[in-house]
Amino acid sequence: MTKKTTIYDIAEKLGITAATVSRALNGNPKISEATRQLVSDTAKEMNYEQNKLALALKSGKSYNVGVIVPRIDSNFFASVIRGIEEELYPKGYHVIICQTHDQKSLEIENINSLLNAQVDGILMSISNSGPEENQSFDRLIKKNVPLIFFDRKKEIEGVSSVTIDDFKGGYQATQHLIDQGCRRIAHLSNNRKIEIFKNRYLGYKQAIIDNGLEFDESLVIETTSRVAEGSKSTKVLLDMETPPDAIFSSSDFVALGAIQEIKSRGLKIPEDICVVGFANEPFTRFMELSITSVDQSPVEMGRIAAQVFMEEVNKSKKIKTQKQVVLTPELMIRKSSLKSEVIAH
Amino acid sequence: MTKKTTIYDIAEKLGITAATVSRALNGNPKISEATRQLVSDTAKEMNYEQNKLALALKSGKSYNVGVIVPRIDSNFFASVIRGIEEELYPKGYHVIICQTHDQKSLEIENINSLLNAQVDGILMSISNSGPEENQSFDRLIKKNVPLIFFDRKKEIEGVSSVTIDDFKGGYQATQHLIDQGCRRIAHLSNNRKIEIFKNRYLGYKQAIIDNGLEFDESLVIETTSRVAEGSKSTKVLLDMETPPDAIFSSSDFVALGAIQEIKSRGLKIPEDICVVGFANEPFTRFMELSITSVDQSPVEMGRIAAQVFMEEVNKSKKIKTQKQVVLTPELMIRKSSLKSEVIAH
DNA sequence: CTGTTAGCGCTTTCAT
DNA sequence: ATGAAAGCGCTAACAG
Repeated sequence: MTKKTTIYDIAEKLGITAATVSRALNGNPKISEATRQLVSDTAKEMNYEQNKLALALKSGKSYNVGVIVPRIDSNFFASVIRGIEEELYPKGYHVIICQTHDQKSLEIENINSLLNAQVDGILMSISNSGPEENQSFDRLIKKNVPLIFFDRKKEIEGVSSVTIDDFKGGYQATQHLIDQGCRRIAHLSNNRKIEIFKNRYLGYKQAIIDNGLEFDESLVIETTSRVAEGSKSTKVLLDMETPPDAIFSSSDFVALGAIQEIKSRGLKIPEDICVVGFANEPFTRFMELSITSVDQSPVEMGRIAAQVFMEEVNKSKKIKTQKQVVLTPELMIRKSSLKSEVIAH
Repeated sequence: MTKKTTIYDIAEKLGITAATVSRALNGNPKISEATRQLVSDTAKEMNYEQNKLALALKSGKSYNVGVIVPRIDSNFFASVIRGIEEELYPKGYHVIICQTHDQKSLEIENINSLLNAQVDGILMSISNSGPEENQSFDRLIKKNVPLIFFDRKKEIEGVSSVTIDDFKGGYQATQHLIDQGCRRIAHLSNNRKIEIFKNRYLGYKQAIIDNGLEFDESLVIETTSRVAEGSKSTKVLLDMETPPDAIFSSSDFVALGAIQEIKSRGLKIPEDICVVGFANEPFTRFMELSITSVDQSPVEMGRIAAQVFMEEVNKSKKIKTQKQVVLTPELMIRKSSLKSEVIAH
């Protein structure tokens, strides 16, 4: 790389001191307008650019925040990240994105790498699989690096989170199916050790009970969030003695797999069986048979997570508060579950 | 943040000097095995962690590379990024991902921010819209920061690139349609100022000419890569006096829009009209009417881009070479274009 | 209003 | 084999 201009170069050229240059550049009030002009002109002229690394070393702040997600190629996470960026970029922060591919080991590695890179905070959605492990979180908390969970959180004292009301989402989806006349509603659930999936399940269960229907545990199957898994689990459901007349899935991808399996058997959607997914991925809207799903306002979620982060950064280090923001989900009703005439959206 | 342990703390505790600690930790050969052990033990004991920022300031290397893409919520870009990560993580590099949302202004901002963050290099896929502007690239090149283009490149002297043979991709797709008996093949093209789209178009054109068909410029429509745009352009095509019997789109999303429009008119795919997309996004496989598309081996592309970057980093600064890697595309034939019996894949 | 000085944490000659 | 000291580029406390 070409030799970079430093404040010393400017100082030398102007016969003043580096400190003055620094102050002038930073708009320190006790610098004469004359020198300020002079300095900033020469800086421009010499193509000066502040070395953020030096600043970071000095101030202990890197102006980088880490964002850890299971994967980036889902619209949901990509949108959350977009929200975070929109909020943080104008404030001079940079976003380092890491993927865990749903592996705990990678999650730990990522946290450590980000910590090494001296990030000022970490916003994350925890991963599914792998052994429970809290060491890296402990390290984070001990170092007092702000940690914010979004969507997939973990109950940790003093750690803030931004989530949606998954219970409500599950409840709404199930209620909708019941309203459509479905009576035997199955649930394809992701790993229920993760809170969001547990809550969607609980909402589903509660809706069934509240409506006086029979809750049948055998209609609940746990899957990963892959399309193929959705088909596989649906096979099991359809092979039951009394198969379900509706499926509520905690994932759009799994719902897609379910639909494929249902269709391959010549069953009709929504006439024979209704399907509802979760996350409102774009493809749910684009399919010829559009899929009913629960929207989680991901961009909003990202923005709020970023705001919470900013609050923690600016907070006096002593006060430890824990903020829990909960957004309201919205059911997007589409063809896959609408037996009546009009199609919404 | 809690006070961090530095090599000075270790030195003090051991009654030696920071330099020795540094050397011991870095495996400098002229350190006795005894002290090396001692130092590394105490380091562990005191929870020492190297401050990468200081290292970066000292060495002038940040071990961060920037990756700039139009957006991350497309499987293609997400996969390229995955390839880059796989290659770079083990080498101790971090990846900072930035999105331009296809706006030149954001592209420029991103380049500047990354430069400020002292990244060791930038891997990028350029954006579509906005005024042509080369200043930020110039700045990059002047600073001698390695720049690698992948997929969407720009012809700049001394800048390496990794792309696929888009001409071939376009040619193959079109040839396939001709082989299926199509004679009037339309092309929905993205902005042809971008090389990849120009080349797909040229491949398409050449295949038509080589097969002795008439090339009709009015069958070529330029769109953005949004689904809705695909429908809109297809409307125009289908309203023509002699509508096409096939559509080759330079984007899967546009192909999806085309399919929606075609179906809404009661036309049959592939019987009445065949459709081929480009990029092999997962949804092309998942649709009930699976979409034929051109695969670009994105993970591979990312890996190679990262390798090229590593070469440039290690290269003696004086020698300027320009490497152009071109990958071969693969046509994935699916239902949307297969009139005969067997369905591949 | 501006200069002096020290220090952020680390590496790296140059000595010894 | 280890210590001393300088320096990466910047800011901030203390002088004046």
